[in-house]
Amino acid sequence: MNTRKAGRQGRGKSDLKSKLAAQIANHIQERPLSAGTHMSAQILADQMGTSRSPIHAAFLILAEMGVLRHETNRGFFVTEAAHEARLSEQLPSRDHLSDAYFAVADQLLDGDLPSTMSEVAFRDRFGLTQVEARSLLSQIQKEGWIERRPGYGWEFNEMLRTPDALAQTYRMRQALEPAALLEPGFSISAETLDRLAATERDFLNGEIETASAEKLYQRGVTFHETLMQASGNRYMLDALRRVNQIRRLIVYRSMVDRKRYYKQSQEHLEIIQLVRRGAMNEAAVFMRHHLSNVMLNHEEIAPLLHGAGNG
Amino acid sequence: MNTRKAGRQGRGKSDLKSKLAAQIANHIQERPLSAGTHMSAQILADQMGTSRSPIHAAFLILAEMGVLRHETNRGFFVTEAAHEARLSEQLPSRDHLSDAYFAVADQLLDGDLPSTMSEVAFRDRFGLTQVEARSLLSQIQKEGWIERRPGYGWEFNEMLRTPDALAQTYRMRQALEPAALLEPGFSISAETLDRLAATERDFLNGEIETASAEKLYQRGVTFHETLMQASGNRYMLDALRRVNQIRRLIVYRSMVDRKRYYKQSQEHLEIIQLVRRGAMNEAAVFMRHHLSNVMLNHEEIAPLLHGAGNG
DNA sequence: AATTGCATTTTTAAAATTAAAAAAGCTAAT
DNA sequence: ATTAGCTTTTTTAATTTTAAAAATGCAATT
Repeated sequence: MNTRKAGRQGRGKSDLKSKLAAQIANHIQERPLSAGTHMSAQILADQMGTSRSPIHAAFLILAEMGVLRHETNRGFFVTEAAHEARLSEQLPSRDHLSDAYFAVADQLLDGDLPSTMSEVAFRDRFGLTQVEARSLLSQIQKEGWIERRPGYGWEFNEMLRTPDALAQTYRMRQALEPAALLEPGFSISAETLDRLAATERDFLNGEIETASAEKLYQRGVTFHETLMQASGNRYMLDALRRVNQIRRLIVYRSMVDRKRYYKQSQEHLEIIQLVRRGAMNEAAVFMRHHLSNVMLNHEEIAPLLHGAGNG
Repeated sequence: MNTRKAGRQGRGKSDLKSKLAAQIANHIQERPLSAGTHMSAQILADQMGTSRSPIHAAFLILAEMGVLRHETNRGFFVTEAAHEARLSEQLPSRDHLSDAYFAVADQLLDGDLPSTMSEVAFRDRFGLTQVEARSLLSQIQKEGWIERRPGYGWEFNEMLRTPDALAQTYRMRQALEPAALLEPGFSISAETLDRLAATERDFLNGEIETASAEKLYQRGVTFHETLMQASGNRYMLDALRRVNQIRRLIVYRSMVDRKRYYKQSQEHLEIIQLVRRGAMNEAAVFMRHHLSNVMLNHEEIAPLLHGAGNG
């Protein structure tokens, strides 16, 4: 008797095949691969670090969408339509669980959630099964903004509740990111620097006005995390990633003025120049300055400051 | 037919009552509460943030151990024996799961583990049930030193595999901890500073030679995390806690020379003095210096350096 | 009036079961 | 010789069931 959950199609699982389908579609458009190109399941599987099964399933999805064409006993081939279609729109973007995830963050930031809740309260409020609730709570716990109470129930900590949460994240980054540039193991390839610079130039040449909010945010994160990764210090990278993950929840709610991104991109380019020259001390100083600028350009933060900066 | 798992006593669960029993016993000895003192279940429950049920269960454990005496319809009372007994030894210290947790870290640091493993491989190697393996892997993932692979299986990242992991943690702390002292919201009570200072003096007056390795490590962590907490910056605190959690796995393996702790304690006292005077800039500079000293006193780290420090 | 002791209800965790997804293997076609 | 297509096996996730632990409620006792 499956009357209860008939709406939820199939089982959820991690849904690797959809992710792979998106990646492959992206791969075809980025290269780009010309129509008629043969797609080898084995090669893709090796590249992605999986087996042929999920790749094959992804091929079927893409064939359904018209991106690939299937020929019996010969495999899958790129179609002419592959480059026209707005693929990203057809592929599932956000699932049930991540909707709930953002809903939790939103309600918490709006002050609509009690500071402690039981698991059943969660399930009821966000329409989740027991397993889904546990998985969501566990993710949030991993990110650090909820904690288990002794006995039953969960409690949101100050991380997202404090009014100057965003300023705190910037001050933490001001401590970490310049230090990362001075790490003894710091090393970055010219190609990586070129790639970063190219992205910034694309933004300056118009994308700032046209790109999605998601993409604008992601570009900043990528720039800073790439430099952090180059430091070779895994702990610093981990800390930055965590803080960016949470910062996203706060920033999304108020991303409006696109003008400030011009200055950001220019400063990013300047940092890239300094790093390329190997002027790491100057790069570190400038990075600190840059983060300070970015912070002060948040209209949420500026009013909180009373003249006394610490840089 | 429960023939299979007869060995595992009862269900595991989080075992709140044992933790509470340990806390209550500790509470009695720390205060100390004199023999005959009545223990109110309700008051303790409120203090601990739980209900009377687990407190009552903890009382029963302590009565069994002779720490408390039960009188019908009157409740539980502290016994004379409460202060003699070496309670901590009688209470369960490490459970099945945390044994496995340390075993994983140990084998990984020894290079005895493959970099990728399936969940069943875990279960087999460490003698875990499916649920236990998932919970353990999830904890390790939370700490950041293992990651899920696409498809099946898990992969250890560089965090614990890199030879200079320990040095990386110190350099991260050198960036964060001085900055924490300069946070605008930094605030710490005189009592807290007194408590920290008292602990350091106890150590200088003999405990360095007598205390357990666990306690020695814990003292350092408490000192640094207390100051970090005083900064009011939740993100910095979170990052420090994470790094300390992992540092523990590395440090435990090589804690031998107790002499270096004398210098550490003296430096801790000096930092406390500076903070008490409100000389935060000096405190920050000295903190950086202190961390550098501590790092260089690790015999694992010194040989890795080739003269070029960055501070 | 407050607190214990006990019964009841609620909440969560574990175990067992079931099913889906991914990996691996094998045969036939190119 | 390599790759596709299919089958089998392995691995993991979801579901269901069961039971333990914690919270709550209330009468009895101090």
